Amino acid sequence: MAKEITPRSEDYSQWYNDIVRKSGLADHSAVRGCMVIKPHGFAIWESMQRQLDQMFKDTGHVNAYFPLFIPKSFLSREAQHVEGFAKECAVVTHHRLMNAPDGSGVVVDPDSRLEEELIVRPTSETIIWNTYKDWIQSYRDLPLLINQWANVVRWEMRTRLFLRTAEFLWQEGHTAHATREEAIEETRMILDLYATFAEEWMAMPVIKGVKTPNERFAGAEDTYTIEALMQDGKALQSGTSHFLGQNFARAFDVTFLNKENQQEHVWATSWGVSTRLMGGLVMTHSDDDGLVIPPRLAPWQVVIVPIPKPAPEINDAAQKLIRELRDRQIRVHYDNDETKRPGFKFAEHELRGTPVRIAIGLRDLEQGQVEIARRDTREKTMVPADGAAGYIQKLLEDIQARLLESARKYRDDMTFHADTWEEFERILDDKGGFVYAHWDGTTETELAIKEKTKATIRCIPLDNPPEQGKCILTGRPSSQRVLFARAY
RNA sequence: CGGGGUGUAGCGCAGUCCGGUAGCGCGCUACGUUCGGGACGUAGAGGCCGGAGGUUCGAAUCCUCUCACCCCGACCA
Repeated sequence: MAKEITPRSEDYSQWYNDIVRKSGLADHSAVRGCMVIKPHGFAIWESMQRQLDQMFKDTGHVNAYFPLFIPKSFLSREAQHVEGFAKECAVVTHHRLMNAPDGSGVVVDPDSRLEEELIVRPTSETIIWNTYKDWIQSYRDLPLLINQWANVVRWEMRTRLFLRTAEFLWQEGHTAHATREEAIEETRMILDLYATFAEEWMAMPVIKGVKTPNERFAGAEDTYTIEALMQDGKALQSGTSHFLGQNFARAFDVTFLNKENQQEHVWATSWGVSTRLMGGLVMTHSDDDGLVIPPRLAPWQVVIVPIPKPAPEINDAAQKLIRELRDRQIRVHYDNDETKRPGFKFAEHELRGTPVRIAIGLRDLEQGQVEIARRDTREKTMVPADGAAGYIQKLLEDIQARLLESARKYRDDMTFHADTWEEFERILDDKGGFVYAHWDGTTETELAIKEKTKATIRCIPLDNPPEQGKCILTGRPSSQRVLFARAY
């Protein structure tokens, strides 16, 4: 069975680390809190990027690139914003090294101190809005719909591969609009886009909702979120979309002339998903034998293993099948490495999460069939070689659908309603998961609940039915349930 | 940033208490036999013991300082 992977039942955190490292997604680097994304992990991220980028472009956005460095003064222009990020910024203070006088290596040249220190971007609102000021004059310049793919740095105290690293990759969309309504519409549209991506591509079901003021992005009027539930019953904030109101427009003096020839501040949004999604992908589908990747994101959707090793007849059959699969836009790899045995390859591809494995042996060829094994359920089927490509195409779609279905079933089974404090605590302690409960709407109560249970309000779900009730903690009246969970 | 733990060959570890110049398993290389679920045999290669100081005739081992990682908290995408 799987070598060296700690079972989830024994130690979930260790299982996660084992999966990420042993399936070749990423490694720790020599730099504190920073990871090396390895080719297999980066290939999955590229699949995500490719699809998201297409979805952004299909909704009218274009890509651009803004600087890594932000003048320190920019960050302090928006009070809430600087407060939110000040504690975790990397700061560039000098621009030159020199040989140490005692020959011990290089040291920072004290004469090279910067006049204005630079912040390594934790997010780009400030530099972008400083730029937008010059780009926007008229309502005819709006809306401005720009995305950038970039790295950002947040100096985290405690890091975990993909879930929280000091440097991470993401996309950040920054849009400017003429009206409040249009900006809110953009914010909600992107949230839907993220949810669609999460469900249809990652096979990761999410709850769409709005954050409480306490959990809101620093500088936003409203933060929308998609929340997913991991296999250990903890929630993962997987993407956020912010309605920024006119906060940044005011801070950076971004105005436009409307049709009535009046100056107005523009309305803003920003939104992002990051390499954290990789962590969500792992913790939604993978098992004790290794990674499980939904077919739509898998670098290789199909691997063909010759049994027992490559031979002319097998190679011919494999090449024919490969052509048929590629004609159907299926990503297929022929593992014709003669130095490894079939059993080893089986285990290796299972560890790395390839959705479908085809085994072609001499005995199979005589009978005109191939063995097809699916990673998600571990089922094996003998299929006639002639119709194999069509079978596999359907199988990939089936795997994609089944992964979403089983993740949704798990999520639903782990979603509870609590009406009393005792019940609330018991669910969190015994099972974890999502808990719908009434809340009196105050930050004070929210913090008190967090203090007592470690659970936070993940969101106020968008499709929430109104329901009169009493706050789980204070007993004060409440008009709807909110979604609680312990979270990553 | 607090508390706990770990750094010795690519990976996982023993050796550290009691100082004497490093070992085991896996992996790696070559050859042979194998090959339908992580093969076996034989012969090899590979380590200034995380780093820097110090004590000592002599340090993986003792002392001081550092760095990194893991786990648990506080903070956060």
